[in-house]
Amino acid sequence: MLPIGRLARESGVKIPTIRYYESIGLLPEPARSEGNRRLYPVEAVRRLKFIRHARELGFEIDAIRRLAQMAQHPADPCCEADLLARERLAEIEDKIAKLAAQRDELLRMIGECAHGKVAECGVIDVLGDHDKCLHHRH
Amino acid sequence: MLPIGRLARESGVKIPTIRYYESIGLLPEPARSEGNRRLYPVEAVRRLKFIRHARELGFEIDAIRRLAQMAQHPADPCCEADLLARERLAEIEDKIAKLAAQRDELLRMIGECAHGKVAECGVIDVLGDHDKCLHHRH
DNA sequence: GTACGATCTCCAGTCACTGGAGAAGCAAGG
DNA sequence: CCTTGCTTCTCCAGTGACTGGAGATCGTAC
Repeated sequence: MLPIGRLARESGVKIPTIRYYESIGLLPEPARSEGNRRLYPVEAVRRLKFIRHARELGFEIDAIRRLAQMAQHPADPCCEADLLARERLAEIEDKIAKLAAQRDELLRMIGECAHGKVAECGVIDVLGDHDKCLHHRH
Repeated sequence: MLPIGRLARESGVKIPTIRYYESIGLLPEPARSEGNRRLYPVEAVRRLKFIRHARELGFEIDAIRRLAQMAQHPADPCCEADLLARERLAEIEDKIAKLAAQRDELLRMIGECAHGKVAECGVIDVLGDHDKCLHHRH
């Protein structure tokens, strides 16, 4: 049984975050020592690493809840895991596209700046007039 | 002088958001009618559009505060606007890179899924074992 | 006069943490 | 036995940028 500090070190998840996960029901409540300290079984490391990894891939807590649930039932069909991953993928593609549009616009703005006074600054100028944008839907 | 609803329509910024901007000092407090309604001068439309545009490009409120400040002083040098835009650009590049790494990883995970049981699912499998990742720093 | 829409203020909720305050447990050294 | 210092405890407030609801009031048209 590990105390919370060791679990944090081994899983790479901070102590307050572990407690937070417990409070929202993503981690089960662990056993307690006589002095009321949390004591985790060794599997908790694996579970927390799983959660951390999913967070690093940008999955929301609710999605992770379901993924973690599935991971505990290896005989079930995995179509939902597939679906969640595809949804996340679509979200990512969308974000990348939006960011790329922002990047292009910023590059153009910076390029149009005379680097002198505000009056001739492309950055301020374009911000003040959306019609000067290439991508009207960013 | 425009009431808040008209300002919202013409600027494309929602009413609660306008009031929020006022509360944080991004918009000056407008005049009031006898019945305590906000009454904006016509320039407020331009200012709000400027803010909206900057938000759409992902600038934080604090950066917008400075950009809007600069826009009102056309004779000042614009190096700070330049700098803010370059910082935002760097942020975007960084985010895109991270998202691209996540996308690649997800694609690989989905590709490795046998689409049957959880036990053979690439998605669940890779989540449970970070060592199976190509990019160890996502 | 009354119905309806626009607006008012205030407050709570979103998401996923993060950090501080103040108290208590615990192991080692003197 | 006592102190020192580390770890952990609970509770609560803050982050960013809004968003939305409750309940009251204003303004106008019929």
